[in-house]
Amino acid sequence: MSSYLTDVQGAESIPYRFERTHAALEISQLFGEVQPGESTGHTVSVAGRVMLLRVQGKVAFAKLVDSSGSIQLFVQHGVTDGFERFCKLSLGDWIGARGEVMRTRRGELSIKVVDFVVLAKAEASFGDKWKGISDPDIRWRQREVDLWSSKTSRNTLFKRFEMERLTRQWLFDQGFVEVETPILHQVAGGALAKPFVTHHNALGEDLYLRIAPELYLKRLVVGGFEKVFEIGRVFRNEGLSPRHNPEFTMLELYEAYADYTDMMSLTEELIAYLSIQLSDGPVVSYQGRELKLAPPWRRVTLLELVEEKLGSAVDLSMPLEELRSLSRKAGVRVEEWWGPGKIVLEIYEQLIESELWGPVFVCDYPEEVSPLARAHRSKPAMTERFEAIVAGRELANAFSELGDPIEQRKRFERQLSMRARGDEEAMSMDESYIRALEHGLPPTAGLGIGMDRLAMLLTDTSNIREVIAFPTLRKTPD
RNA sequence: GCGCCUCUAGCUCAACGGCAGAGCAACGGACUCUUAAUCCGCAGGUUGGGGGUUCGAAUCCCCCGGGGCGCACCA
Repeated sequence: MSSYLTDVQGAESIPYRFERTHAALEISQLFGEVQPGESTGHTVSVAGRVMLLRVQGKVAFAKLVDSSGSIQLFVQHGVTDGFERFCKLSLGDWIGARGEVMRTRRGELSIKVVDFVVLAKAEASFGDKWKGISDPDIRWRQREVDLWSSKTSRNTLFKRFEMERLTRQWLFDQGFVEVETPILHQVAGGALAKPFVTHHNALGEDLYLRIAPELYLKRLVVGGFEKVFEIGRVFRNEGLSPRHNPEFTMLELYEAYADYTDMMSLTEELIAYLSIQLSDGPVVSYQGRELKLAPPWRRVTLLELVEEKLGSAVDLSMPLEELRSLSRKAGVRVEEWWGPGKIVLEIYEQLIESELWGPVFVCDYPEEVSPLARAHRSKPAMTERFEAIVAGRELANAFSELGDPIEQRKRFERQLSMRARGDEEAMSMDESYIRALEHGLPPTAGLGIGMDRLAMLLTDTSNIREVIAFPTLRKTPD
């Protein structure tokens, strides 16, 4: 706090650093008891953006906003060095100011500014000082403006990042190790989705941006990492929507010696914990409806739901024609090459999933549509897999992992034949993964959670862009 | 990718077939305790772009572009 620059003309007068002593919030916490008209004798330095400026002749008031909150600056002719320059500041300018903490006669805690320095000029406006920016085009394309001018936007995004921090913390406490695995894949595996393709010049090879970290994470388990997780970006070449961004963040975790029932407990406990930390408790309101996230969550099998919906017994071993006609009767059209598992899944996804408010664990998915999940220990043609459904959407997907390399090869081969029949999202053969399994994967359970979707849930937002700092947009027109 | 809606001053919005306007911001001025300060003054536009209908288009029609929502796909 030695010397302040006093010349605001031009960028060369902007200092390289500013020593501030207090955040705005700290001042109101420390000096809350000061009475109207009273001065404290305490000199502080603050920094932030001028968001309101009321010049009244030989005195002026400004609202200075920083990341903690805001504080009023009281500026007076004869007291403030550079009073006239202060009065000419633009809304949005960053300044650093030094002065005594006091409360005005009208009762507003303020800093009686002795001197100040411009830290950045704001040439562009932050919009209407009352209404801010509401044009969604500007909100997404110039997100910094939205984040600055909308406290709601800022809080939502902050909460999303806080959620990731809490998740890491919680998983560390459970003994998980955080790892990183490749994003550039030679084979895009681990999920059913279309990948982005890129090219490596020196290798002369096309590479894929990962659609899931799953296979590499299980290879780490083979390598001796018994409890691992990764929170990372995955990329899927699909359309944009209020619930889809082409790059999004996935939590995947794998635990040796565990099965899918362990993953159910872990899922409900983690999400209830996040809800308690980020909201007031395990009950949140989502889009006007109440969600009770406290464990235990309801558990129901996929087949039970389908039977209930269709009003008749359904079994994967029933004649295919019978199943097809049941499906058509329910209004779900079936492709010629679908097996019973795919038909049942389609009925569930088209007629049931969106109606489940949850939270609920939908358990036991057909092997036909679960190429990486281990066969169910007692139900033929089924796997030990569940999806957690909350607010009508899949929030988590988990299973007892398939560790048998021979069976895995068969599953991949079935995927290849589906790809040959035109399913662009079917998996490819991954020889490296099979080789890894040949060294032995212990009984392992895995879980994947879409972090963006989870953040939407916990921040009560209906557009995924709200929880992404810079969402993917169409190219700006010239 | 398809359908519906939308785009007016820097921002938020009016005008909905008959002279493109207001508030805020900007700019000039007054004001020594304001709270979205107030008051006076002054500016601000190819109404997203292009074409058409009409005596006359921000307004009606067509094409293109951006955005929003829904469908499809998925998480």
